[in-house]
Amino acid sequence: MKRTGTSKSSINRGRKDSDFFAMVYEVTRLIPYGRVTSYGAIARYLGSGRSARMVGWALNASHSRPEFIPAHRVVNRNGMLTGKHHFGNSTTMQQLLANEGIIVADDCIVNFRELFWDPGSELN
DNA sequence: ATTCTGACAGCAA
DNA sequence: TTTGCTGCCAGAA
Repeated sequence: MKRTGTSKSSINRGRKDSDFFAMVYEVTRLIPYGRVTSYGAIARYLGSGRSARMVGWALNASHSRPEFIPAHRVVNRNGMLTGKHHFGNSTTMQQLLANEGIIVADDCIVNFRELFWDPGSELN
């Protein structure tokens, strides 16, 4: 079998290695309604636990994606809506979360720990 | 090819 | 405790 270059992790889903972004999009889409996760969790699930910045960068490109990416369900490890500014209006992200029953106070998700969804544990 | 940036996270002071 | 720097990896200029 021809492994296109470096297969970093088992989860390549037959995609090209350069589809780091695609993997991020997939995981992000897998986030259940009303749940949230962190950049680091996704990064770690992808195999590079310390490439959390890449996750955010990928989500930045998610705007160019034809499909809907629930990027509002991805926050930093503090549960803080650090990327809300990228949703057009600074209130869009909070509204989207509130629409799913997620309470956001002072740009922080309330009960973040309860709503946290770990792809590595939940998905497996 | 080289340099800078980026929606983070971890560790040091 | 808070503040700041570094590490990480990939894409854009």
